[in-house]
Amino acid sequence: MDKYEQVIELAKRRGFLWNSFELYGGSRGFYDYGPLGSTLKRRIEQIWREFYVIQEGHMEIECPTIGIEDVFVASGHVGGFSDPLCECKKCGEAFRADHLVENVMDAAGTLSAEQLTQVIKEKGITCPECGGEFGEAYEFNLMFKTTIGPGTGRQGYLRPETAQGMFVDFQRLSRFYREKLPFGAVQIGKSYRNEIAPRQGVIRLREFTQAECEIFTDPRDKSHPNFERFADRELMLYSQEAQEKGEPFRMTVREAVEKGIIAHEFLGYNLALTNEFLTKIGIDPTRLRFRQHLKDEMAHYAIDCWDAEIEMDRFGWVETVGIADRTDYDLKAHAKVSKTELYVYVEYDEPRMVTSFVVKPNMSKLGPIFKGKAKAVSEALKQLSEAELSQAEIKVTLDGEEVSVSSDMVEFAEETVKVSGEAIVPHVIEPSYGIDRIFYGTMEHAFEEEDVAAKEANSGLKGAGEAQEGDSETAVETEGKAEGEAEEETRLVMRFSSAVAPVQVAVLPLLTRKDLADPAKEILAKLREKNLLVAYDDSGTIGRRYRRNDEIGTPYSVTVDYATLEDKTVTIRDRDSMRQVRAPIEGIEDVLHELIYRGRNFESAGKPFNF
RNA sequence: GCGUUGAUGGUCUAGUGGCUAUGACUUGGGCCUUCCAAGCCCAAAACCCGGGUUCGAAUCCCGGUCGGCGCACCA
Repeated sequence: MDKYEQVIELAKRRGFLWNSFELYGGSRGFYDYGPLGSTLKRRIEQIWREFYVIQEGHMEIECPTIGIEDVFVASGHVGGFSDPLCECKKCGEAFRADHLVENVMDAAGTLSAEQLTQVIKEKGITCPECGGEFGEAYEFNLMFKTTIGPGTGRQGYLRPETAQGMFVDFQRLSRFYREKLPFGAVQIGKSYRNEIAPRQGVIRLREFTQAECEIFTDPRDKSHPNFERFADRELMLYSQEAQEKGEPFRMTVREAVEKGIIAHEFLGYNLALTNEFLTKIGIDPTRLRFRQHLKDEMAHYAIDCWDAEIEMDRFGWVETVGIADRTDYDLKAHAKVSKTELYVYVEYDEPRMVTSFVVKPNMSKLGPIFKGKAKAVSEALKQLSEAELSQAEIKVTLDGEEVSVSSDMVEFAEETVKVSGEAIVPHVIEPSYGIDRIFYGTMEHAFEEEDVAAKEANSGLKGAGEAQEGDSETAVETEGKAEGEAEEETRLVMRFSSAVAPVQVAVLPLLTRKDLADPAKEILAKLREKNLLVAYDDSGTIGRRYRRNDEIGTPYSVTVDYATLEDKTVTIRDRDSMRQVRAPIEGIEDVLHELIYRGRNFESAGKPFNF
């Protein structure tokens, strides 16, 4: 049983993740988040908001998950988010049709499915596996289609990324931010890709959650106003060059930008911010690195792109965040399709005097004479030089036909005008997070199977230490077999940081008796008033309940015992050390709040109880 | 999408054609004056779906669904 299996097993059992539609047999590529999973995910998203919305000031927007066709025509998803596939009739193997014909012709990537089918037939291309004949090539588009409105309606698609919403709303956003670069907007929401073969649990879903941030920057200045904040932070970088050698290296953001490894400060800052976020939610820094896209893997419009990769036991290094400089590609694409200019007017520090030669055709005179051609004539006039325009009879050529225009029909002059700024199409810096993968990474990195006996010895815990001497032979056998019958002195612990833990405090009466339950319920109410995520648990022995809470990663447990009735104190147990302190009920909610949110030292929370 | 392999309570599992389907853990109710899985009593809970063969199918056959693995795919 590898770690993935263990984590998924626990996740299913404890209400983190379930296969969707299980009642009906399920469907690949869809997962439900159970009560704890849903809470954990929300808390991760909430911290993301704290980073990007509150700290960075990129406001959140919410766009429909269904988009109309134009949006995805502009973004390139209708045309490009698909691959021509072709299957062998004999062995059933599927191949990329364009790859099949690559050797016999150029520009195979530009052919349609019909053309590819044609070429494959003509050239007699057969299956490289079994030599069988190929069927027809077809386009497989990864977007989910839907119909908007009744009847034949209007073609719509479920969005394959949230990013397009921010691009489409660019003008509104620009106005909202009072037209000052840089500005950004974020969106957290579902996106959809009709993956051919989703696998690997929550790593590749057909419906998934993205948290994307689009920062519109001045293309001429990609320095970051707050660069110093992270300049001396060391990141594990796996640059293009490093990948050739297979050796990632640690380097400060400042040095990487100075050496040109990271394209510019803005990207460098965002890499560091991502690093900060991922470690904050509990990703192990030693299993986190930033890998630069290789030249051939980078989207054609990107200048530089880095993936934050998290190392997972079964899957190796998994891309969880993409941080790219998408340049002006998206805005230009939408400008073209929508026939609307998308830019920000940037004022110069000082207005500039610009001298230019200006031609002003007099349309009220040209019009009556040239009628339908007047527009073309005026355009042609604008192309002429001063010398040509100075003639009494000005000659212009329209479609090879020479036309003369009398000099009173056009004015021209060298003009000097004050220009106070220019229209700039911003470049987009995009950190794009795959929340589901990060969720799983958080689970796996928090997961630990721990030897309790050793733990008790190390922590100096008093009590049940002597329970059983696990004989060492058992341990050796367990290695090979992993069949549950070996006596295991282990506990499963999810070491969630208290920032993300779906349950922050468990309140446990030592025994199920009214005199213990009553004070426990009072404490429960006090903690809830403090907005803590609390669970009450009175079923089974106390040890079992501690284990249960270890498994779901509850950082602290409060236990009400008979001493509570005498001196109004309870014990607080720390999940990781398993140590307990005894503290008064009075003010317990503040103590726990400080432990959870203020990083208060556990042992300062009360008197040592079991160590 | 192809090949391969598997699917029994919440979890792990026994069962290879024959009564009410095995066991453990877990879970729920109760007992217990005391703190780190396995204390006591009681209870709940399963043969992936659809066809076929058969007097009879969890078991054999076919198809599907879901999971693992390999290939392909993942702009």
